[in-house]
Amino acid sequence: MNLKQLSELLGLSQTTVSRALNGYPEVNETTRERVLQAVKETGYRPNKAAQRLATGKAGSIGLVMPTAPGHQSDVHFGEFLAGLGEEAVRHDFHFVIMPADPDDEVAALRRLAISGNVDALFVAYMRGHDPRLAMLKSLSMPYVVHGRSFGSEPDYPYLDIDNEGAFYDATRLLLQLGHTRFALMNGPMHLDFAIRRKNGVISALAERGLTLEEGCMSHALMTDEQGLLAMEHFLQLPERPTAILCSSTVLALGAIRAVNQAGLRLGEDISLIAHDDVLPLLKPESFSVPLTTTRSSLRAAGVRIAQRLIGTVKQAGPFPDQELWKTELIVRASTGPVPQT
Amino acid sequence: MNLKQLSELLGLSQTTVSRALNGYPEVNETTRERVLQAVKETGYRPNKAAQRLATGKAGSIGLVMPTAPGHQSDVHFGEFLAGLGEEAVRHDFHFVIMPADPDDEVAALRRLAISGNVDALFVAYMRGHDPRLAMLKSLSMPYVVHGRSFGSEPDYPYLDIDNEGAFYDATRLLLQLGHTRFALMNGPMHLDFAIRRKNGVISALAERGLTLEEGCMSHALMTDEQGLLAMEHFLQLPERPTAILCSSTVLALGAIRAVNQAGLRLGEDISLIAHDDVLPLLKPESFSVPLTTTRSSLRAAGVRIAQRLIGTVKQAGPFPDQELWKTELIVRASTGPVPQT
DNA sequence: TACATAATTGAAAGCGCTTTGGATGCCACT
DNA sequence: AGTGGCATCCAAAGCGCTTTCAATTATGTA
Repeated sequence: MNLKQLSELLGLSQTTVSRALNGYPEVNETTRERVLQAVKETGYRPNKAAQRLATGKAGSIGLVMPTAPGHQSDVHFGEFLAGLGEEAVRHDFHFVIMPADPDDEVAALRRLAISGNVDALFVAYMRGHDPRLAMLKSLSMPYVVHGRSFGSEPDYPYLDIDNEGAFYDATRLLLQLGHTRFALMNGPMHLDFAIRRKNGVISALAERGLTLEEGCMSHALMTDEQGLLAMEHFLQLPERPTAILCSSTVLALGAIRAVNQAGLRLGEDISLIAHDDVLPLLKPESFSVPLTTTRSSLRAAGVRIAQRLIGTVKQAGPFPDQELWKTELIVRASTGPVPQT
Repeated sequence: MNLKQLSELLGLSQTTVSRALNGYPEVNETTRERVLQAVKETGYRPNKAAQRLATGKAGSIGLVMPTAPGHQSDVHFGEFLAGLGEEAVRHDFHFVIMPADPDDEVAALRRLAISGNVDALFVAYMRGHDPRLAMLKSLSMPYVVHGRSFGSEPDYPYLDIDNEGAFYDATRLLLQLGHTRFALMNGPMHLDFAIRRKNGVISALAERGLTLEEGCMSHALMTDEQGLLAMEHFLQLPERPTAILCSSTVLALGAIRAVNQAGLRLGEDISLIAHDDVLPLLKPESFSVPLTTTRSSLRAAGVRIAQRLIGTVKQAGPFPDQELWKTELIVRASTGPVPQT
């Protein structure tokens, strides 16, 4: 069933039916109701591809999903997507997801943009000096970046959390508790948030004249396995750190297993603060020793970005171009005063 | 840059350029190369919406993502998506994801199908007597179901794992170890896999004249929190079960925390077998007590379903309509002989 | 040389929708 | 009666592509 058939069935022109459906004023109310009634009976739905071709809009936001054989799927991605979806469903928007090899993200993003399949773009997994920014700017299509790109002029629309502030505050807390030997379990080095978190730690330490040794820093995929490995490494250092900063509760999961296996007590022998993306899977308060965390909901960020993106496409009011969310520092049991030795 | 402009630039007709791009034989090789060269220089990409309108195909597979405020995102969904993506990227396919309230899945699926935006559908989260099946059959669009629908005639294309067999085998193993008091931590009751797994357990127990009490069964979202709660409940039962079957390693995570908190030893005081979807986040071998599991890779299932879907759209050879994958039973340390009391 | 055949190319229709630029009829008002 | 304004409606163009059908040129054959 298409517009033509529907209009013939009603004895009207396609024009009128189209107008009736899209809420234009110049159509008689009785006619409009007849049309609506017929739609209900026939189950007619406009063809989105045709609509898009005619209008240039189709109610969709595009994103690139990094994937490859051997490429680990990322819980954070799924959680963020849930947030985007939660908002999108309210506006009858959908997503076009282009899977792409992580090495091919720039090209994939361009393909997606000029495919004419999407109205707006969402970009994540930002890196330092991210090459996608220049491309996006040249595109004349709305987009919002999740995160920022360290080293690039911040003149693009983004939503980010204050990663540096979060880890600065967390480090300060541990310093106040008397800790002096720190370690940082971070995400992959090239990612923007990892850079900023590291800076946060370093600058808090610097205020006390402390530094973060190279051996006390790990950059790795944020899986529990990597958490285990990194922590095992830290624990066998001659000057074993007593304070651990951790970029994800997923890493913390493995880290804590290593702590337990070493017969150490979390919150006493060793203190740990993790960043909590509020993954439903891993609640810091339900760890066996509840985790002290810096918290910011990834899902909430997804909702907000979807709002901005959809709002821009629908031309509904202006939106702030740049948002920086503060994180909360929530103290639980995994942090305690430095152990006396 | 569109076809018209490109063809004018080349001094050719749109027809010829289109043919050159789509690999038709009736175009001079020199011309083809000129066209390809121009494409490279101009960065021209065909508009997908127009292509879809003209051909009816656009290289996309559609799926519905259940989401709502308060609806927990599901790690399993993300992992599966990674599998789909891994295959899709090889064929330059993309996804159209329609977010929908979980109560609105049938309607959302229909909207997606007749939107003209997708070539094929993927359907998951199957329930017993799933109402989507009838709709799909009436649709004349290729689709593959992940899982099955208990109680419906299995005459639709699906890929499923042998849930019943997996839990039957797991239960048998525990029976052989001498266990007689069982409990099952399952996924939501209405979901097909939960029904079948329960049946597997029950039929293995029945062979020994045993039954599964109502109180020894939990149906809940597969989060670690629910795992904790369910296990706490089991542990305070007057006749405490010694053998636990668990529908997911995520549930197991919480369950094991409860076991530890109760001061019990996994694999000695209490045996546990979990189903392992091979989530990169949770490796059963790296639990503090490595987990005995029934294993089947969710991601591999995603890859395979994408193969079938894309293959069907591209009319590349026939594919089996129904596939039932066996699971592996992998014995690790979380199972042991029934404790002597 | 003449003609059939193959190799290339192009004009134009069509996919299903939106939207511009009229039509048409009706009423009020001078 | 004549004019303008308003409320409705429609024909047709256009979005960017594919594909049918036809035209043109090159090649081979008798």
